[in-house]
Amino acid sequence: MNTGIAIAHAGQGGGAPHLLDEHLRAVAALAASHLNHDPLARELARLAGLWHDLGKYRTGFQRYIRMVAEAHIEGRLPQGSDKSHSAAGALWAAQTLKERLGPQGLVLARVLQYVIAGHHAGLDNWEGGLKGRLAGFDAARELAEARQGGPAPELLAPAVLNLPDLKQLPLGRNGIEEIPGRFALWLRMLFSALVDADFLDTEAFMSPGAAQARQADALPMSCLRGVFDDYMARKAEAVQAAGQTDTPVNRRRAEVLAACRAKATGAPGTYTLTVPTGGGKTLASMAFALTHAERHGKRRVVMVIPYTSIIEQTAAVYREVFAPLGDDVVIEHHSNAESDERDENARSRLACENWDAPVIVTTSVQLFESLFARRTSRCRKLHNLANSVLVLDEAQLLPVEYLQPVVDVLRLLVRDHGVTVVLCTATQPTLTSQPLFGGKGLRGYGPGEVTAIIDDEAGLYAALQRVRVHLPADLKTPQPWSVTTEALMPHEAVLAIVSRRADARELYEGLKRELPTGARGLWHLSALMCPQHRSEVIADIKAALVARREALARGDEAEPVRVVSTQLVEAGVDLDFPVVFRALAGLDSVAQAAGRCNREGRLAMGEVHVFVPPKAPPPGLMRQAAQTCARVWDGCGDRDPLALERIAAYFRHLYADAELDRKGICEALRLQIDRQEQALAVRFRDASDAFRLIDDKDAATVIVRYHSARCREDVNVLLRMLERDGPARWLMRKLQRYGVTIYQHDLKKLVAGGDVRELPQVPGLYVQTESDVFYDPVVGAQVGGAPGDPASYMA
DNA sequence: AATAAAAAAAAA
Repeated sequence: MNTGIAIAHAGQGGGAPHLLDEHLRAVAALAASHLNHDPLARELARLAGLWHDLGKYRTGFQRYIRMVAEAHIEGRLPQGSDKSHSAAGALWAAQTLKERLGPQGLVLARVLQYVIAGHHAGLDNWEGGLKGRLAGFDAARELAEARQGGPAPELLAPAVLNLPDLKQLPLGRNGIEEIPGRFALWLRMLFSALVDADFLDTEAFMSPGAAQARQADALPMSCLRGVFDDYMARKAEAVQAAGQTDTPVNRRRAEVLAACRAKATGAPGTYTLTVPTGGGKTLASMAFALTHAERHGKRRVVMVIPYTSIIEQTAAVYREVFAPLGDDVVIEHHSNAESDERDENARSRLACENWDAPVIVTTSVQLFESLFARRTSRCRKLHNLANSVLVLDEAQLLPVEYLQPVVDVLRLLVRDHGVTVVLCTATQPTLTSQPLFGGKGLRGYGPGEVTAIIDDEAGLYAALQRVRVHLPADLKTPQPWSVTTEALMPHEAVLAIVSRRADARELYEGLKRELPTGARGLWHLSALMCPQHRSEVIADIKAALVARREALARGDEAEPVRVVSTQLVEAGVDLDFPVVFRALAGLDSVAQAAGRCNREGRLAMGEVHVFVPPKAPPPGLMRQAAQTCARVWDGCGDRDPLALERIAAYFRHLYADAELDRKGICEALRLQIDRQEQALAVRFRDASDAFRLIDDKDAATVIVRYHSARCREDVNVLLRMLERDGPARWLMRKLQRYGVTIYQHDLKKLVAGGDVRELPQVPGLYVQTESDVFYDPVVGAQVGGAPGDPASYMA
């Protein structure tokens, strides 16, 4: 029995409490408004909002919430309090809808049950999860208690049950080819609408400052497009003033831009933008997105980019473009984003929570892990994806082992949620349906489902061709390092990219031996060097390339620039060498490597040499990619190994051979209709747990003691702060600059050898001990045998 | 018996 009116949240500092009736009404209205484009989902969201916190009317919960408010006085949480409150609403939904709509009502209630029961703990499996949990409650008692708490009658029984026909429920085929995760995505959107509304209404009560900061005048897309066009016009004028309009590259860039604007008026759907490196993709894709959004009433543009290093460059470009409209137009959402540490209510920080901004720039990990997530915090942004333009940059990096669920979800966003998808890359993956015997192969895009933005891709590639690729006569027989070293030596400006960190080390040492003692102009790059170290070396290399070019232009003697690297330079690092060597790898990797060659088009043709290193790439996808590439090149003769049709063939073969849903995500998300229980069974928890784009179960991070004149901060000082004050977020982010990822088996040896120890303050995080043998100032962390140890050269 | 690089990390 309650004394007084039920509350949703206690008042702050003696202020008035948040009334539960009001919270439910507000969440219902807000959740419904999030799904205006989907009438059935909108009305279910309204009901979910009204009922999600019914359990809070129970006496036990009201006692709990009031005692928590006083807990800081008592210094402990009260005994016998009951804070679980998400079941009552789910039980109420089933009872009420069944009473009012019959069996159809129960089916609709099943949808609400996932959403309401999960609004705190996250979406769960039906079998072995939600089903059992709901059955474990005494429904009659639970609901009686909630009614006693005095909810306003219209909350329990809304006068208008404006529910469209059950046929609207996306259960199965519904006239289009079946995609198993269709219902799951639709339901997740509903979940997103509810939890975001719940978060927002609670925030409005708890921290009005934050709610205030969220309010921003919605900028119409026409306004963004206008500012963008002005920027592009100024840029074109500058090119003209410099008298460079008629260079082949600038002419082609202008054509790409024009094609993007022209095709943007086409119907919403899936588009590909296939443009070689240097074709002006970053701005052209934005031109497409804005023009399309304005034309078709899309609400926002979401740019998805695989690596944070590329994001920072891209976001900086967009920031400059939209600067006349203020700082809040472009929101960068990723782990490295510089959010203002002091301002809890910074709009940029708040917008990251639910992607409520006109232009979002984010990582593919953020996007895809959110699309398969079960947690409230991760899902709340999803409803804001509906009716947006989603641009996926570097589309060739879509994760092969999750390709099937990823392609499914992209197609569903387009079909059911008003999204237009643009796949951008220089090496377009073949995502059309390739069903093979035995059910293998990709269930992908059908004929006519995808529109190419560039009409004459082959012509564009021919016009922008800047390299000649040389294949070895024999792609099957590995060559010893001495052969590669010998081929590299005559080149004074050369980049060699290998597939293994140990290879980078070995080739570097080999070149060093060939060169005179103390010779300058040789660098090593791999992820065994910490990010700070890598940044400094890359900066040095860029400076050396500039110095060399200037010296040659003057006719002076120039320092050589030789770099041995792993594939870390292939994405987002804009080095430019006249000659590039690449160890046999996936065709897309080789194409990326070729993108580092004659990048600025200073030479008539750059030279790219593919070689077969002594050791095959590690087993798994990398090896499969290299083998597939060799197969596609077999009999290639003197035709271009990177021609468009070869890229298409490569992806066709790769996807035909690879496991495209290694974790069984599609099956977990497939709707199983249990007619007896009238249940809609989906395994949300399993899918979410299995969807991990970055697998780090065998990896550990070691903070190394890297020092240089250019380090802004001293690792030792940071580590002392960590040991004294524990892992603050800002501190961990700074330390990330000095982290190296190594494998567990190496870690064990290093710990045993006393080179590395675990930090008691952060279990699972390791630091280099004061001994400095572990980290070499040139090649970084020493793992897998000492340098020059003959054992590391053996099979 | 070996393994590139990549990202993220708090809820109402």
